Amino acid sequence: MKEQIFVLEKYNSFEPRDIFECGQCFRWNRQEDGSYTGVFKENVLNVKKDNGKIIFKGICTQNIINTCIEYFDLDTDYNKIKDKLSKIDEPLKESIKYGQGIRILKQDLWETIISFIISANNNIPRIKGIIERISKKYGNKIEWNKEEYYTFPTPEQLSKATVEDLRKLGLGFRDKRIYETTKIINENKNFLNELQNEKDSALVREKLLSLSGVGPKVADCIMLFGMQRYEVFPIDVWIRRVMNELYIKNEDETKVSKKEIENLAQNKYGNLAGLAQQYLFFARRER
DNA sequence: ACCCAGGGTCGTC
DNA sequence: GACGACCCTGGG
Repeated sequence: MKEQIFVLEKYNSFEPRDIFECGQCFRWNRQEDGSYTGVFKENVLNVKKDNGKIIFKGICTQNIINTCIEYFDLDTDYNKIKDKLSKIDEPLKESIKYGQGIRILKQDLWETIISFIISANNNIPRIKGIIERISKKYGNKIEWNKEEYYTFPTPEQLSKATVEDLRKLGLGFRDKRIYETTKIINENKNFLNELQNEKDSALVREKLLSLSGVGPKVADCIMLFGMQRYEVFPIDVWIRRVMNELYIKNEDETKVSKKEIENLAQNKYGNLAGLAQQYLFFARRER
């Protein structure tokens, strides 16, 4: 396939570092020149900010412009979102300054499900390593610029892996969870479509929770990063820390109930809670 | 060498 | 509802 290039000159809110390192994705890697290269669907792309322009370059199965508009959600006005959130309170305003270039990617639902099951009680370098090894073993190879890249395997492809195979790739106790969830989704071809088409977020959540390895936190991440449900507020150790530091001020953050954080987020941030979560999370974790 | 934490979930009580 | 176990890895 032929390389394509797309130069984006007019945009609001686009900072590669913020987008790729705010914790929403695991397959984008920083290059020596500060650009990022990643794989999504059957595409390999390099994204570079140069003189205020964003340069997208790589191998796409379809038109690179449409591919980027879709994946980077370029039609959404983040200035409007940030203005709205900044007015809520000072701490959030400060966090947004730190990650002002964040955009929530429209990631593949299936890949997001598997990736966040892997993320449970795990650290980011290891999560990235596991996903890379899974892709290399079960995905398709794409060559570009004399480098080899691998697509994330489809449910069919990943269903070839046994529990033992997965354990060998370093999944640890998550091996069984990935195996079982892959089996369910592979054998029920409508599972993902039905999930996508379900309007009621509560039902979506319920369905996700039925999958092995998907608890409340992972379900929220899947809905936020794989389904554009910006009202959910994933609560992890970092967000618990921030919310306690900023608002609750309990001397022992582990004693703060999830319910209290949930209510606080819902009342303060409403249907943009997920976006607020990203700004807070990123600003706190990078500190 | 040892301990601990890491974008939690699951099984058990 | 609370509590411990759980693969594995990098950092103190």
